[in-house]
Amino acid sequence: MKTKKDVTIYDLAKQLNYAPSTISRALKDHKSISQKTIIRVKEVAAQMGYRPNSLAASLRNNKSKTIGIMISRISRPFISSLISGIEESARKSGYNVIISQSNDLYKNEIQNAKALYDSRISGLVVSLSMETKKLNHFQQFIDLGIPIVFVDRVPKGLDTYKVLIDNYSAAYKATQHLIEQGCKRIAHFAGAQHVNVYHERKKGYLDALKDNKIPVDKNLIINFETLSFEEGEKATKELFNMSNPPDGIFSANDTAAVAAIMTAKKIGVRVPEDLAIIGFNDDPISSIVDPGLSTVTHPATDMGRISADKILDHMINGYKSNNTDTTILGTHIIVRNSSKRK
Amino acid sequence: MKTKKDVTIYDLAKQLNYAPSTISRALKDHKSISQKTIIRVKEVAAQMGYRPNSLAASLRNNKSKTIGIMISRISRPFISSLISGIEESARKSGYNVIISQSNDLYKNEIQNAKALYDSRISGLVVSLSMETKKLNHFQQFIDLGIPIVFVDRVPKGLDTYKVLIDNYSAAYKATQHLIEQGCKRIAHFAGAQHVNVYHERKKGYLDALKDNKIPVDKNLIINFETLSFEEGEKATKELFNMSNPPDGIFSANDTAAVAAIMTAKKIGVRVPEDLAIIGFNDDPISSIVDPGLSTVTHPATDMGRISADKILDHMINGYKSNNTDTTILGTHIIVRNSSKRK
DNA sequence: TAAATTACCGAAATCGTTTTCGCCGATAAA
DNA sequence: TTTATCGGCGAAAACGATTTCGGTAATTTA
Repeated sequence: MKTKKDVTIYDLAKQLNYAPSTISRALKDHKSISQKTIIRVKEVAAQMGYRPNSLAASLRNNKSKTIGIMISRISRPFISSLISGIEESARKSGYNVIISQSNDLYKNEIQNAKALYDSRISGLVVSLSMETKKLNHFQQFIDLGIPIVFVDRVPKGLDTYKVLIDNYSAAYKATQHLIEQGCKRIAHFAGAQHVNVYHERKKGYLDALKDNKIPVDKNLIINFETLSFEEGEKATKELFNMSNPPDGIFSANDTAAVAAIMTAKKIGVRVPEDLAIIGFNDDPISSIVDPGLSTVTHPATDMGRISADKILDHMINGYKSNNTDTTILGTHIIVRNSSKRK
Repeated sequence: MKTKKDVTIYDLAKQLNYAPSTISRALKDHKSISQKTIIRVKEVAAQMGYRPNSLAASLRNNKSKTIGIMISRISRPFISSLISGIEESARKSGYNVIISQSNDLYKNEIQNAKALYDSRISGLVVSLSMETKKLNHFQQFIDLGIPIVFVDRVPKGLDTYKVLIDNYSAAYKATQHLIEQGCKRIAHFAGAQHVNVYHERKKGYLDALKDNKIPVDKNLIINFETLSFEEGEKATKELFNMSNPPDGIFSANDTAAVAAIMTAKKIGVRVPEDLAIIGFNDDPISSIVDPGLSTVTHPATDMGRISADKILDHMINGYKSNNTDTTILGTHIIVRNSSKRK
């Protein structure tokens, strides 16, 4: 098989009787090169089919114009929208995006951090794995001044960029909504509490109850491992085996909430009349399930765009005086039929 | 801010009184280096915190141990699962994965091809944009001997690897299924016919009708632009404004099929009694909608894994005698309540 | 007219690995 | 003993772009 040779700036230099340095400058519109030469160089470059070798440039500059992404699983709606936003914003600025999924395993996350480090990414966007508690594997980036943006699942105590939503007040509003619909006994599908988002959501739930003088019943707070569909089914059945079942559920994600809707229907509990349900994320399934699932928006694509922009800005301006730059995005409740009683 | 300096093989060489070449070889277990030195080098490397600079290696080898991915939109269930499979397989072999989405626009696809080319990817996995008809932008990879794997939406006439399903017979089976359920007038939600998968699915539909001696009614074949939810709603309404509406729908994707289910319910058409529906892809929504949507499996993650493996194998073995290597994966029908009449 | 800019461009080092030769001494074969 | 062979390693040239110093000629200023 015939593999053509790439044409380099040296080939252009020879062809045009210029030094490679001149070619390099001309191609990037360096001001000390005359317009005439710039145009000639670009003409010949196009005509000879010159393509820049970004590896060479990256090596020289020791940064590769790529943004690394570390997430749990690509095939979750929130995550894929997040990536979509990052990619869109990055590519506009000529950056590539390289992704790695941890499958929510700590040891994968460490491996991926190594691999991304070795590729000399110029910035990193991270949504932590469910297992992650230690953060040593991020120190290598910090030491080299590589900007990190934590998104959604963020750690505390690391001076980096952070992009997230106000989980506490979103959860508060969601719970408040159920209360306004007349719910007196509201259950909560809670995620792993060492993960910030689930911790905050539970706090919001608890405070909404307190502020409305509704007693907290520990039996109504179900601790989930992964908030999967199966866990949602199981939890719903168990709740309705109780002598005093709930009349509302606030689930920390949509998957479990949808499971609750479907399970409730199956066991003859009417939604929303007997049981009002609200979820979190606004996944596609929430508008498909019948009745439609009320939920909290999660601006995934925007969060991705903003995360990429943080890194892009950082590349231009360097560290701001204040390294700890946290962006909190707004959310709102979408009321569908799963909670609409009035 | 303090940016530590990277430690290179030169630093190791100095420390150990070896030549850089020896270090390089020792680190990759080159056979002409003694076991003793290999061990010593690795020890010191670990202890000094040496991290390989893959950019330098890539430049030297003119290939970057990364697989490029070109797809329409990440946030489609099929696509995100596909990427997931690619990433999983690639990372196992120490390859990175860099993604670019075209948003189904031809001009983006061309831009992305350029960007990926410039990054010296070692292989490319492509699912074509909906708009793409010309394929010139792939020639640059072929000229350099960079393997391309087309997945799902594949072109004809290019000698590359291809991974897809048998859309024709899957569609045939889906249509046959509706017929077996007693449908006499089966509509088809057809995708853009220049896209192979939609073309094949339509052919399968047509042939199934013919083989069962069911007359083809052109009014029952709806040509969609993008097979979106909105298009699905509109098409369903129109079908039931006809004097002689269908009693079955085979949709070329799940999104439009789910729209059909929900619209049918809204306008008082019973599913599956009055209207049996089957989709394509087995998206998450298909098991959530009520009644559950019968559909055809689409082994997205497997297709991703296989695509990555094609490239990985290619890197080891080079071109096979036969460049045109097409892998066809099996699919099967999932029967849910949207089509179950018996 | 002399001095000082300014406009354009070139030489060469550099980024960190990989790899092609080849060298030297030691062992094995003749 | 002589000739091959081989194990273990080093020197140095790549890979392709960027960038720091300059340098020369043309232009402007004094």
